[in-house]
Amino acid sequence: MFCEVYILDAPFSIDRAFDYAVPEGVTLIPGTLVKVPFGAANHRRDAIVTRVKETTDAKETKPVHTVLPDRYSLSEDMLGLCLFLKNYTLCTFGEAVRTVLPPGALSEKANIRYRRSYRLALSEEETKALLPALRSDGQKIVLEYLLPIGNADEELVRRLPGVTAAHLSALVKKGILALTSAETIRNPYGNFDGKRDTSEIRLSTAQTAAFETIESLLLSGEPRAALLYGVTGSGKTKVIMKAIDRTIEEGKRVIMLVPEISLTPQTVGIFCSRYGERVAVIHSMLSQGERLDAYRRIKAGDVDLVIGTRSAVFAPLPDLGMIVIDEEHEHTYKSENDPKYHARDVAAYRAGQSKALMLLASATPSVESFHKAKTGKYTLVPLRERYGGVGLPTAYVVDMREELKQGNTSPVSRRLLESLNLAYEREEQSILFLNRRGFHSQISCKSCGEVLLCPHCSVSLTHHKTKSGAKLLCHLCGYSAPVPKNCPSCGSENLSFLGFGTQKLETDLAAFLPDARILRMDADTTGQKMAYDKMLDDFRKEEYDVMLGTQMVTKGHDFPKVTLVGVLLADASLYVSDFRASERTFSLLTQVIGRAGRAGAGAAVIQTFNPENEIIRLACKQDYDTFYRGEIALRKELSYPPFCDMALLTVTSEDERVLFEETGRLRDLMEQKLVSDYAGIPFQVFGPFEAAIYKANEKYRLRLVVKCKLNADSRKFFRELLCLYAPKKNVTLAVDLNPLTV
DNA sequence: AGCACGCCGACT
DNA sequence: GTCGGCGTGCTC
Repeated sequence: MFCEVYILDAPFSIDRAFDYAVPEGVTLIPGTLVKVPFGAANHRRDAIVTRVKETTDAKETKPVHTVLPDRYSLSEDMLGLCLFLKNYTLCTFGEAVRTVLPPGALSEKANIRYRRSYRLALSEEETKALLPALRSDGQKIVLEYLLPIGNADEELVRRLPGVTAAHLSALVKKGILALTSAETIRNPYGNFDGKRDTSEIRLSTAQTAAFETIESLLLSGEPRAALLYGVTGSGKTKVIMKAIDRTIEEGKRVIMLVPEISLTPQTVGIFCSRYGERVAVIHSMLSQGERLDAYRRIKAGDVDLVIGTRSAVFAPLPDLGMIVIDEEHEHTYKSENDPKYHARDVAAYRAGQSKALMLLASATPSVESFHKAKTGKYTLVPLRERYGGVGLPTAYVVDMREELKQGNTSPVSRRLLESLNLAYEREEQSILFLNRRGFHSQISCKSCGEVLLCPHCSVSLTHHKTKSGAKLLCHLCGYSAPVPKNCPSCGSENLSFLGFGTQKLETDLAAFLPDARILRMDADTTGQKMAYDKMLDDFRKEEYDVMLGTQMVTKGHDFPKVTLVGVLLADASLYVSDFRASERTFSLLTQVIGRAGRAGAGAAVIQTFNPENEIIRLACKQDYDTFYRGEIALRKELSYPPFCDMALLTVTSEDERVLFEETGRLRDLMEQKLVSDYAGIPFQVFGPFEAAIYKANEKYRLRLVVKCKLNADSRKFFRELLCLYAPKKNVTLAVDLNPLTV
């Protein structure tokens, strides 16, 4: 017998199946981890068996060296998933395996926690008979303790008064006690001791209609995809929970993906109280061991519901019935590391394989997903009614050019300040959103015009206030420097500090509202995840009147006392040169304005230098449908996704000259291939041009952008191109198929 | 001639 | 990824 294997740490150029002989008396199945001799030196490499067969075309085959235990093997589903990922994202098989498995899963240090316990090795009678003959008191204590119970955890026995390790080892040596160890599984959410919620979920008429559509898809026994399009406050979560209940009732299991930021103790608590120890939660703060244990529980079938961030889409659940992607428009579902997969694409593949339902949910769906729903590829499940009659907040657009004309140079407009005062007097809470941290975002010289840049990156340094004074900080690489008194270029003392960030906003607000309790939440104040959770919690407990911060204040959960939301610089994300800029701005503004609606009569103040901008106006009205109509027409007109696919090739090097040469070579190679073997394929190649941030961390980056249709043929083209190109030392090439930012 | 170094191609 | 083979070029 022979088998095909993929070497796990193979580079791109040899990432293909190799045939090996299966030794006599050994049975192998696809998915098994093996060690095989490879290369001239026959070094043993880790490899995964992908096929077992009776013949081979290879001239010479070496035998498989070692077969590793079952716990290292991939199920058939997971193996298929790896091959899908390799093909879909153009990564190597090894990269795919490492993405699908929790870190450390292939390590020989097993990272399994054992619970050790002592057990009576002899019968009760025999042990009792031995007792009087024992001379050691410590040993007697141990046996008397164990006689009625038979066995106990090592920790407990060791802690018995008058007992030492010597007593225990003596008993083991004499064969009276046995020390056993059994694998235990860490489950940080397992000892949930709140009350279990077993109540039937009650739905409104609109919610019931939505649920019934989803239910019929679930029960169809076919692969399905649906988009639950529910306006903010429509109670999407309840519908999702009911769908999860229904799936589990059918004996199937569920993966629910959420953005990292929504994975708060509150969310987890709701699901744990409903599904108890049959929930696994996967997120970045778990230790390696905890992740591995969650993985084992899932694989063993001990879990019905997996809740987690992007990578949870790979959870090896048997009998997968549904994959939910909550807030499906969120960019966190696209991996920024290799392989650059989108969780939605992986979910679609898995739903197809398992005849399961992929349920996307959002109040502001991605243009791609809404297009699929409109054209019938997904079932559109609308949920338009606001639950409990909650109204839309009144949105005011403030023209900041006018503020400047009137002599107001503060980041806070008069209208916003007025509203803040009003909310404060009424003892209501406010949220202010400014997507920029630090004090000033730029320092420039009035004499020569020089802007202070990071020495390692092509971005300007941000001015930060610190406990001891102030410093300059690069938000990209973390470089930090003291604030200079003179211009480093011309020596002038005329430095001007431009642009404002959350720190400046905090300072100004403290002056305007001296009595208000202000909470600033950004990457500088949150540090680790716990601080973030605590801040949200403190704000919910009304220990603060105003919460201001970056992106992170726009998510989080319901704050019933919030009646005012302020957006300090609504255009910040609007005029970047990316075809998705409108979509991002619309969705961000809609979500943040929605925060003010929960309390009933809320207000939103939107500050902008472009008050007549259509996107901003539509976001104020929470009018997704009109936004979508305009945006999809534009995408069609300019031939952007979803009307074509894109590929982004980024070449990186520390040496600018080599970078230009190598990018040119890549482009030439591509052109050659496109006129020869791939002449029929519609490809449009743009570039090379500099990446939006040309230099980061001492590395320069050039890009080629390709508009094409991604299918088996074009993927083959890219795969061959990558093999052929083989970047030189000190140059790297990264491929991103359907990137989120171009 | 002798060897260090870097590049290239092969790997079942 | 890792090795071996081979050419270039420097030194004994």
